Amino acid sequence: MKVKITEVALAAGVSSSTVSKVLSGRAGYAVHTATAERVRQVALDLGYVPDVAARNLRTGRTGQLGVVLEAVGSSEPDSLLGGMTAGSAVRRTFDGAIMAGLNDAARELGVPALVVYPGGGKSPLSYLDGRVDGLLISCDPLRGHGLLEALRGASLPVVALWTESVPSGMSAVDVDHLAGGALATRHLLDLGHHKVAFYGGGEKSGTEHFRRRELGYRQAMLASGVPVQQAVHEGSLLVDSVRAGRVSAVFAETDLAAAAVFQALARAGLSVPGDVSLIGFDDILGAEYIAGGLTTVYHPAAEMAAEGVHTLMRRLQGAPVSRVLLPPHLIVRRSTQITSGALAR
Amino acid sequence: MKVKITEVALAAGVSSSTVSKVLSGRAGYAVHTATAERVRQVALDLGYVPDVAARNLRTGRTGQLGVVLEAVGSSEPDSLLGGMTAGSAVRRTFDGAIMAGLNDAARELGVPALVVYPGGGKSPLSYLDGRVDGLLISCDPLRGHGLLEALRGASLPVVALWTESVPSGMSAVDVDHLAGGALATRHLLDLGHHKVAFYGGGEKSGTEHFRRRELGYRQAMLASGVPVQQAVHEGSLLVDSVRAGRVSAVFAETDLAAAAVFQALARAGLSVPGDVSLIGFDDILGAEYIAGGLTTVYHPAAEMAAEGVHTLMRRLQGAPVSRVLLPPHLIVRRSTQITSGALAR
DNA sequence: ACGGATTGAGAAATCGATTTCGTAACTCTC
DNA sequence: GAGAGTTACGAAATCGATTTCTCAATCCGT
Repeated sequence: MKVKITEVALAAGVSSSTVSKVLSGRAGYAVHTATAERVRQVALDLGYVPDVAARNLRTGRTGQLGVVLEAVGSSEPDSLLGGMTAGSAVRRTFDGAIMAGLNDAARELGVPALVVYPGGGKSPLSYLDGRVDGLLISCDPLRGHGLLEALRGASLPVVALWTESVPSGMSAVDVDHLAGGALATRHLLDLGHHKVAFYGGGEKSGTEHFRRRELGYRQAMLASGVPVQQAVHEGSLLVDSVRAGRVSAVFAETDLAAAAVFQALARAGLSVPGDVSLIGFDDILGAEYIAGGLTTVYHPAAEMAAEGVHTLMRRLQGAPVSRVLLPPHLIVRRSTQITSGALAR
Repeated sequence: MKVKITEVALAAGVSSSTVSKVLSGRAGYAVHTATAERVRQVALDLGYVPDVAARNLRTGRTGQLGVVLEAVGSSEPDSLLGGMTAGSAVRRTFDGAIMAGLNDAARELGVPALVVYPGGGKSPLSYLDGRVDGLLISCDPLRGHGLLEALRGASLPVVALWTESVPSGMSAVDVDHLAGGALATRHLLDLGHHKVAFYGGGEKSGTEHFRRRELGYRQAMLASGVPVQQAVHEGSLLVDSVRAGRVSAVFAETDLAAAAVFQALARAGLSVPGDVSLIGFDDILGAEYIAGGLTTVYHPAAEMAAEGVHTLMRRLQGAPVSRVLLPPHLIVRRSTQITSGALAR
């Protein structure tokens, strides 16, 4: 049934060493071109596929990647409609993207991925140890930091997603939230808005990501010489500001926050984008239905996962530890428009 | 760094064969109790963990499961709000559950899972071949049948989810949609409803599952001696029937279908459950927000995945091919109530 | 107490590829 | 054309556990 290397060798009239040298494709071996060609042909004819286990044993490499995924489709029942706790709803959306990006990249490279969720007593490492060449961690920066710490001493190359600041020795891939924040803000400024507010920074906003989004807002405002406003996280306050003419555009921390803003505005009889331009962040599933089509910053989660795989593969081939920030981009829908002041001008 | 079996043997004053015999735990070897105890202790002290690759090579078993997942978080953008094409929105919800159930079971058993999405030119088998002991397939019965066919000749044990009718030689795990349909219908009958309609069976409903749900409805109706009604798939028709007093309760094929029914009824000024009792199927995320709290049949997707893993493991230990149907159960919320006729009685 | 059965444990073969090392044969160079 | 340097290839060691085979020691019934 299964063809082994010795059978190929026999059929090609060479030794198994030679077959291995030819098929491994590694440079540095001296093999006659004609011989190599013959071996390749015979291997093809016989349908030879190297035995994974034997190769693993000898080389110490498995050709498999480990993926630790946190907070995916867990049993927490908070829905998109009800309790809009940003975290899990957004992440639930993203986790599908993560899996998709991961898989595309892995398939393209021909590297199967062992996917594991953390939890339970034992470390994910104990399941994965010896079975994978490297680890990709996708977990919430808030909750998952313990996991990263636990992996600090790992002898395996590790790439962490969703975070810019990882323990030393690990690579990291994240979306450039700072650039995204600036992007969103500049979009509003470019539309002629000078009175741009940042909505977010609530009590729970301990997240690195959101803080960097806000920082991007500040930097963009400063760069344009426009006065930075204090962040708001209260619908009524925002409504007051709009009514008082202090705010004509809002950059909301997340699309869900934008949905909340829209609700507050709508209840107060204010229209988007007529009275206020509104931009979000993430481009979650359903964003086109928020505020009649929410302009937002696309969060490249799938691309992040794919980049994570590539970073890990590069690392396995000897590249040094690295940090990658992926650029988000603008998705313009109907919740932002040129300021009426600019039109009048 | 890594301890090998020979070092354990040396430390325990026995040969590596003995260590292997003790640690493998397999019966049939004659080892003195005292010796065994000593070996175990030494192995523990030294932190010995058998090398996976070496074991694989010798035994031909990998201790890994392959999982083929279809249609998870793909790039199709249809949302819960907009185009309510039952299939993907529901499945997207379920895929999280599948992954969760899968992982829980796999971790519990200590068997890592290689997760692969189909697609791309090559068969999933080519990535998984030689890397896994068995295959779990979770794919849409509509689209995925080609996949199952392709796996027909596989030398690996295969377990298919989401389907009752698989190619011979494969095990299958599915939810008992027939029982679920009967359960939903009986719930309505028990509440005193005699005029129960089935909503569904639209043009696209070529799905085995939905047909079995309807069959469950018919059987339950017949068993109660109540006249079976023609399935409706048109909101206006249903509204007419309700107004004409021909329908007092509706069993909708899916929760999303129930949402559509609710909308149609609401537009027509009919209330749920005041005028009509409504029950769905699936208990999708957000079901508690449909129709003010949708009574529905819980679809045990996570349990199905877990059962799939167990079935596969049993198969690997020599159990024969099997078919398992998981019982769904009722989740009573506020969209069904005792019929007003019964109250008057 | 003797031959046959049973128990306990080690020596060695085995899984199938990779890689080192050795050695012909061949190519240059002066 | 002799010595140095390459090139091409095979023999054999190796990775680390499992499993078979072998052998000695012990047990048992008569």
